[in-house]
Order: sequence, then C-alpha cells, then structure tokens
Amino acid sequence: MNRKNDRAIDAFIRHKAERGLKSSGKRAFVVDFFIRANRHFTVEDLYNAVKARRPGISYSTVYRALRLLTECGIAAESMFGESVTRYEPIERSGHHDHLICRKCGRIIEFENLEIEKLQQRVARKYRFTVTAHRLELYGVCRECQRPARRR
Amino acid sequence: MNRKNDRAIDAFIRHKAERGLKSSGKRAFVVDFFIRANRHFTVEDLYNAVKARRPGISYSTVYRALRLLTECGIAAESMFGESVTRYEPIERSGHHDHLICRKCGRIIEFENLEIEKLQQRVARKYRFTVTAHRLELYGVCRECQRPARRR
DNA sequence: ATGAAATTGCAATTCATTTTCACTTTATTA
DNA sequence: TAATAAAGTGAAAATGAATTGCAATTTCAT
Repeated sequence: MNRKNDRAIDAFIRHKAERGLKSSGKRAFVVDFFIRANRHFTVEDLYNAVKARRPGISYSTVYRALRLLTECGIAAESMFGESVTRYEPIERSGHHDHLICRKCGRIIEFENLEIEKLQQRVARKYRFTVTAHRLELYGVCRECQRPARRR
Repeated sequence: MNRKNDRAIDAFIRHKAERGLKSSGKRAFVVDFFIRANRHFTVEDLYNAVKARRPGISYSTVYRALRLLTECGIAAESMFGESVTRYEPIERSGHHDHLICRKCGRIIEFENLEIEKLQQRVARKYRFTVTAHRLELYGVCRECQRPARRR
C-alpha cells in the first residue's frame, strides 16, 4: 500500500530529524527500496538487489541503512537459525509468523490471531509487557515431502 | 528426573555407537554436566561452569560436545536475537517457550498447550510437518517495570 | 601390544557484521 | 555564497562467535 509506505518513510524522516542525521541519496535509495519491496531480505540480498538498480552503493551503506531502519521501527531483524540475519518490514513482522522448511529453506508466512491472543494472556500472567514476538515452526514443507509419504 | 537424564545419556551412547565414536572422559564430563544441569547455557557459560569443576577442558571440546548433543537430539540451539547461541536440553525446549526481557536479559520459561495445538493446526493447514518450533515473547519483565513509570 | 581411528588443545581460519579512517557531502551560519 | 562543523561514504581492518587443521594423545578392536 502506498499509505503504509508513506507512513514508513515519514517515520524514517522523523527519526533522522530526531537524531540530527543528514540526508543522503544513497541511503535514501536503500531505505526506499527496502520499504517498497515489502519483503524480507538478508543484507546480501538487499545489497545485490540495490546494486542491480543503482551501482555504487556499498555493503557498509546497506548495513547502516538497515540498522537505522531497525532503530526507527520500520524493519525487524529475524534470525531463522541461519548464520545470517534477515530483515523485514515490521508492519509485516508484527502480524505474521513463519513456517521454515529445513529441506529447501522455503519460508511460509502465516498469521493467527488466536495464537497472538494466547500470547498476550501468557504475558499478562507473568506481568510481562510484550513489545515483540517471534514464532517459528520448523519442519518439512509440503513440496519437500512429495516423494510419497504415508500417514 | 534421573529417569530423564538416564534416557539422555543412553541416547548419547547410542549416538556414539552409531557413528563409531570413541569414549572420552573430558567429553563425557561435559555431556554429563550439561544433562544434569538441565538448563540453558551459552557455550561460554558451559565452558566456565565446566572449567570450575574440572580444569583442562578446552573451548573446542565444549563446542564439539555441544554439537554432538545437538545432533543426537539431546540439546537444542536457541538464539534469542543475541549474538551468541544458547543450548538447552531438548526435553525442556520441546515443551516450553520463552519470555525474554530486553532490559535485564532475564529469560522466563512458560508452556502453553493451547498455543501448541494451534501451531499444529496451522501446520496442518499448510501440509507442513513440524519437527521443532520456537516461540519467544520479547519485552519488559515485571521487575524491570517497577522502578520505571517516570514522570 | 599394535595400529587404525577418534579426541584434544591450540592456533589459525572463516564468515557475518561492525568499526575505523580518510575523504566527500550536507546543511547551518556568517 | 563561503566557511565550517557534522554526517555520510567506501574500502579495508577489526571484531567476535564458531569451526577447522594439525600434531600429539588416547581409545579400543584385534
């Protein structure tokens, strides 16, 4: 949605102002690209995607942009037990969880409000204020099971 | 209690046999210590705890022991968005999830069968076979909220 | 007891990520 | 608009957790 992207970009601009940061075309490009893509990226993924459209942006810049995006609440880090960190728009991460196939690496997103409600209930029980959560189910996806399987 | 530890140790011995591994007092000590402690450790934690009781066991040995424990299903890796990996007995990890305080780092365990059931339902919907899962709620724990409440 | 194979410790290596630093760009002020 | 202070940048170096190579040591089936 454009609305959502605009909100994210506003948040980024606000964050820049708060921290006394200056503008930069390169960083803006990365930030914009990330927000518009609206999907998860590893740093490498994002770097390559950005490079394809606009060469001359370094890894450092991508890392630094991603850090800012995380700080201002636009992106969220997620580590699926891999060695690399993935980043995804927080609007999404706030509302979905993941099924992760250990065979092919596919990541399926799902959301389930009932589970989220139960999570809140658990937190309340411990007088815990939840600011973020992560739910991941690891296993084997449908396709990877195909070679005939009983049960 | 003892039953469970025995089962874990049996599993380890079985795994050793399957893979043609030999015995080693040092490794056995680490494995035993981990199983008996029945809690989560970072590699460093475990290394230090082991060293206190029995010096002369290297980091490498701890790492390698932990890898074996993971391979044979006794331990599970879990990364709480920190830079280090934690390991915990899988008997536990299979049945509980975590509340993680972002202020003090405290980790509270909880279990909730309803959530687990819902997870299974989600998996079924996607024809996904779940072999492991992870649910973490991040936020601020009860104690860390107490002194707060500023002006 | 022998010898093939596993284990160990240390150092070296890997790999993702972060930081440093010399240089460039931005933006505020004069 | 020029001066200037501060942020941004890329490339390389540094960091830090985890892994690995290797020589020396230990295990164990024979």
